[in-house]
Amino acid sequence: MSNLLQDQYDPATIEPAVQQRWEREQVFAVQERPDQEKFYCLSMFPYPSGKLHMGHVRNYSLGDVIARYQRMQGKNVLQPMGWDAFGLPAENAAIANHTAPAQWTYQNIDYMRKQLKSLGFGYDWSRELATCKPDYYRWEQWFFTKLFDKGLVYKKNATVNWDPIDQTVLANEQVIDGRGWRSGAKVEQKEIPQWFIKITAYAEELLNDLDQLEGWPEQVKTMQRNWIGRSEGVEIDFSVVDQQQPLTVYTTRPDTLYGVTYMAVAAQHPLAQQAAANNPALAAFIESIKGVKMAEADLATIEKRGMDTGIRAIHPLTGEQIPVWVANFVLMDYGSGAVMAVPAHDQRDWEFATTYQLAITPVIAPHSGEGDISQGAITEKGITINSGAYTGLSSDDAFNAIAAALEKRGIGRRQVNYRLRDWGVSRQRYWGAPIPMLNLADGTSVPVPEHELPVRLPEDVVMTGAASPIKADPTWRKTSYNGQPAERETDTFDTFMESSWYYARYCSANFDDGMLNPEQANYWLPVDQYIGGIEHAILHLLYARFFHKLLRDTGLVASDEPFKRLLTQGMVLADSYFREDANGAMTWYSPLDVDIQRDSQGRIAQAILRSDGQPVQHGGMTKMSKSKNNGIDPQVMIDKYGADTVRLFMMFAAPPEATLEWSDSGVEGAQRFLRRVYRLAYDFSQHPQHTEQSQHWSQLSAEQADVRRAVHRTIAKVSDDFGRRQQFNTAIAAIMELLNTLQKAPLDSPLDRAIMQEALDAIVLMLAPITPHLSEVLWQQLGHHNDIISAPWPQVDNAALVESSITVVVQVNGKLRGKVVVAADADQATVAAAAMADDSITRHLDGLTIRKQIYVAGKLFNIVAN
RNA sequence: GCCCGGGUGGUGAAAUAGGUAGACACAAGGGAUUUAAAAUCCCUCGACUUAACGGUCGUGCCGGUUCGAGUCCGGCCCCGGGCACCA
Repeated sequence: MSNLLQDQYDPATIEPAVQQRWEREQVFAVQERPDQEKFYCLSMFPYPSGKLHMGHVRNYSLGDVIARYQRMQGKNVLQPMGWDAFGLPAENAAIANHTAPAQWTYQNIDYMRKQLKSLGFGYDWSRELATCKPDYYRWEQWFFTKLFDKGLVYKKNATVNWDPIDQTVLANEQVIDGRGWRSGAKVEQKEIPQWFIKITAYAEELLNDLDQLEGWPEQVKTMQRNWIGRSEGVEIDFSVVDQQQPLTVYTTRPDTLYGVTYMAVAAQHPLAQQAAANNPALAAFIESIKGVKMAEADLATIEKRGMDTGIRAIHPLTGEQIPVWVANFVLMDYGSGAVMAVPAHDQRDWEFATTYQLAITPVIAPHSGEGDISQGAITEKGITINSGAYTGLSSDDAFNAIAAALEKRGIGRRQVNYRLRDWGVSRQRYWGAPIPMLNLADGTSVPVPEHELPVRLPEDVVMTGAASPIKADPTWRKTSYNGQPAERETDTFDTFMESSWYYARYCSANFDDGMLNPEQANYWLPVDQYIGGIEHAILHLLYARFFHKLLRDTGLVASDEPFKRLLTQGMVLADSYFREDANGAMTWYSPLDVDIQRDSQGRIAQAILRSDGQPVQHGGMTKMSKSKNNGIDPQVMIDKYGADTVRLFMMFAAPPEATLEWSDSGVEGAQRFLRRVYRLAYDFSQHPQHTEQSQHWSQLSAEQADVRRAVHRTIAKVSDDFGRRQQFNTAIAAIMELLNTLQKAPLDSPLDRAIMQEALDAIVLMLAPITPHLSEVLWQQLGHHNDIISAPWPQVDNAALVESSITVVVQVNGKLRGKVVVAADADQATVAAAAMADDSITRHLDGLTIRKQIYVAGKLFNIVAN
């Protein structure tokens, strides 16, 4: 490898040569080794959208750094890669390009695999998987039929966005301002039968097991807790005038029961439908609120509208009649499709009541005594008022008393409820795994028998834009079951299904006899480190945790949780530039095509489009996106600077969790640093001379000891940053600082050279996870004959850290007034004496009386005086 | 709207457990080297003030706790992520 080295750092010759050797020797292919500690490092697999974007490069650089660091810790490291290959964009591309989604997907995978290899990521490619391949999704189909057998799968009607022109179901992102993105048609809500998996049966465990996840960010656990949303309340039956069936609602505030002044039901609720049957105005109103998109955000922000159904419910305690309204903010899919309204103590109910002049009856006097019922609801707890026999109780006592009374009469039940809803897995799309169910003539459904799996998705299709090809094909669905004609389910799975178990499949990716090989799965699982975007904090991570528990209860894995430690990385942003024409239309220009001039303050003074020499406007730093044309193609950067520089910049520019701003000059700076490392190591190695052995470390001069202390302090700092803190930007800063020190260090004596050799070895080793290609060749150049990928991480020599004197900061009344240098083991009296001998300290104490002295050992001395 | 984050120089950031605010970089300005350029090296670089030493202010805004607050507490403003069919 050393023969690759020239006078100048040249990544274009180094990187392909090193990568070819890794590939030839299969250095990242791993097997189970029961005698060695394992480490499973996983980055979220990409959707094969065409080419890598910077978010991928960041994600996979982080993963690769952690994997390589752990390998240097002596662990058996598995780092696999694959493709989340089903999804909507393939269908859109297929319609646009008149190709089949499969072909488009496979082409993208081939290109992106090449890109990942050129970035030098150490993946075990023998485990590569693509979720659109039958040998992957067949096991998902198999697993689904097992869940069906266990009673964890059921079918029910659920609402979808329906485009009446394209005659197709739309994803939420395809509905823009209530209209279909392609047709522009007003989107309708439509109820269709769909398959659900009972994630709610695991709600309690999913909530409780969050406490086990010590390696997860608190923020993500909090989001999941809130999402699951455990609450304790009471389910109450309200009888309805002239009806047999009671109207059942759930409330967390039975203490406010006396404040119920109306009920609200969903448009699809049987009571609403019944009332509308002979009330044309109500029927028209119900029709008018059906167009609402089903996203929660829309639901929360729409104008609250409603209409009296004329139906009356009976208050279970007062016996009074209460109007039943139909309201657009109540959804049939959630709970019972009905709510009791307490406008005095719930803000949404208050707003609705105010709009429609419904009664507002306060029944709680808040503890704080604050709140004006004419201005808004009082949601705080307190003491009950206007509550009949329950008046004068605290909210908690009233909760218990009222719940007990309702239970005694058989019209109420205490209940633990979850906000979490069952997982609807049906999608009316083509490019997904077919749901392995058969619909029989009698209207029932049965799973496809095991020996008929997989149900294959035909790949050779033409996309027209309307219906899914397997729905459009009259023959695909035709089959038989026990000699009777049957029809296949033409819906496909939610793509979250595939991404919920891929981490486990990697452990035995080529296993043909089952979903997982439990022996292999249990060696590698759980994943020790998972890395991916914060945008997956709830859905993907919750579904994967759920699936892991399902796998466990099927006997396939032994652990409770799939991911021990989680790192959520931030987005990648870049500058954006645009021009606005007379009509207000915006044209966005790539930052690569724009030249920047800065003023003396360093701010962007002018931005010029290179092609025409005319100015463009700066649109600020925004998320890299197609719409703003500010995506920086990683390939261009790799070709220009090399993978090591791109990886280094990615790790240096920001801490992992924060957003990262792309900066061309920052990349240049990263490359400049690598050139300096190269220069120092290369020059040093070009002049081999006698180098003193390490047994002479005790004979260093003060200056030599300072250099060596800097080396070992850096090793300590970088080790902590890599292992515990996962804060790579500060690790790199520490290495840069050390390099600055080394560039000034003398090389006159053999001992100087020994210090330098040790220092350069350490720098090259510490950089190895980040810049593996450069580190590999420099390692050889520095005289080592083993591979750096498996070399041990450098160790701190505690003896080198010992220091004879320290600097203590001296404050007067909390303000920095001086510094004193004292012996490392000095006590407070010594520090105080040194401080009092300092002119600038005594000057600030002049005329004051010392009241207090605070000493933070070895760091700070504060004199309080007035 | 609800849940979760974030806001520090011209810029990206650092300050890990309440203890020196701005490490390390980028940009900018000045200088060295060079026929010239690139590359490289050296110096300056929060604001105000001072001849200088120094002083005062300064971590989105307002208030609090503390000997001491970027860090803790209360209230607000702005930006980002998620909200169940984008992945």
